[in-house]
Amino acid sequence: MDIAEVSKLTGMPASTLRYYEEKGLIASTGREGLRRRFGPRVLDRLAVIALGRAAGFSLDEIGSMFTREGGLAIDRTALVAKADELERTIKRLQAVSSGLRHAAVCQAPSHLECASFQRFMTAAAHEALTRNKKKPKPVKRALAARSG
Amino acid sequence: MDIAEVSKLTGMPASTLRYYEEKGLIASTGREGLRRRFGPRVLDRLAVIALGRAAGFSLDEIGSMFTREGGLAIDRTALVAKADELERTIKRLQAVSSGLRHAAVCQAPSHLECASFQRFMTAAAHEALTRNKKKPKPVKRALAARSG
DNA sequence: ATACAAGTTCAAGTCGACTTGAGGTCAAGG
DNA sequence: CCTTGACCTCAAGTCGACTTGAACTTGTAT
Repeated sequence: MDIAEVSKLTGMPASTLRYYEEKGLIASTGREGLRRRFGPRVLDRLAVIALGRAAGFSLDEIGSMFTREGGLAIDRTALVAKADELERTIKRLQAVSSGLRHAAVCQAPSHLECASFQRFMTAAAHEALTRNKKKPKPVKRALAARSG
Repeated sequence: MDIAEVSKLTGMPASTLRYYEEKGLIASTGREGLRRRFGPRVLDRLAVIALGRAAGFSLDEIGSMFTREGGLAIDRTALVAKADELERTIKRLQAVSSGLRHAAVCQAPSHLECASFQRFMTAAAHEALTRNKKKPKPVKRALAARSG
C-alpha cells in the first residue's frame, strides 16, 4: 500500500501518517523510490492509536505501549487507572449534562438564583479540580473502514 | 475585592481573570488607581464560566450566553443539544473505558488478536467520527470555594 | 521523451486558552 | 518622604497534534 491507500482506509490524512511515522508511532515497510510503502499491519496499529487517542492518551504515551515487534505491551495497571480516570470524567460530564438539561427547563428568572443550578455547578466544578492536560475528544475522524 | 481576592476565592490565577476581562467575559466594577476592583457578582459569573468550560463550550460561546445586565440568556435548544452531545461523548468514553478494562485482563497474546478488543476499538472510533474542536476537560482548577 | 499527478522534505503556521517576562505605576506602611 | 510589593500593560511564548506551503523528485501514462 502507498500512503494514499492507508489514508483512504483509515480516514487519516497523509500528513498525519507522515507525522506519526516521524514520531515513531508507525513504520513504513520501505520505500519505492522515495515513496513510502506500508504493510497491512499498519492498519491495526493505527486503530490502536485511534483508540488510545479516544481514551485520552497522548501520542507519546501511546508510543510507549508498543513493543518493537509491533505487539502491545501495556501496563495493565495503567490501563485500569486510565479507565478509572475516564469514569470520573464521565461522572462529571453527566453532572454537567444534567445541569444543562435543568437550565433548559428551569423557571427561575436567572439560573444564578436557582438552587439546583448552583448545585450542578459545584458538582461539575468539584471534579474538575484535578489538574489535567488531556483532551479525550480530539479524535476528529479516524478508521471508518476496518470493520471487515 | 481586588484581583487577588477573586483569585483566591475561585482558584483561578489573576492572569486568567485579566484574560477573561479582556475577552469580555467578566467586568471589573472600576479601578482604584490602576487596580481592578470586583463586585461579588463576578464570582457567580466565574462559576458559570467554569461550568461552561466543563461542558465543552468555548470561551466565545460562553460569552454569548450572558445578557448585558449580567443574567443568563441561554438558548434552551442549544443547551439540550449540548447535553445530547455530552451524552454521546459519555457513551463513547464508556466504550473506551470498557475496552481498557478488557485489555487489562485479556489473555490473548496480542490485543490485536482479541475479538472483544477489536469490537471496542470500532465502537470507540465510530462515534469519534464526528469532527470536533472541543475539549471537555481542560478546566484545570477552578472555583473550589463558592460553596457557602 | 515528456508531462504531470502524486509522492517527498523541512520549516513554519494554526488553534485555544492561557502563561510568562519585561518594564512601569501606585497605595499603603514605616 | 520613600520604599516595597502588589498590580498594571503589552507582546511574546507555550503546549499538542497536526496542517500548510514552498520547492523538489519520481512512477506512470502518452
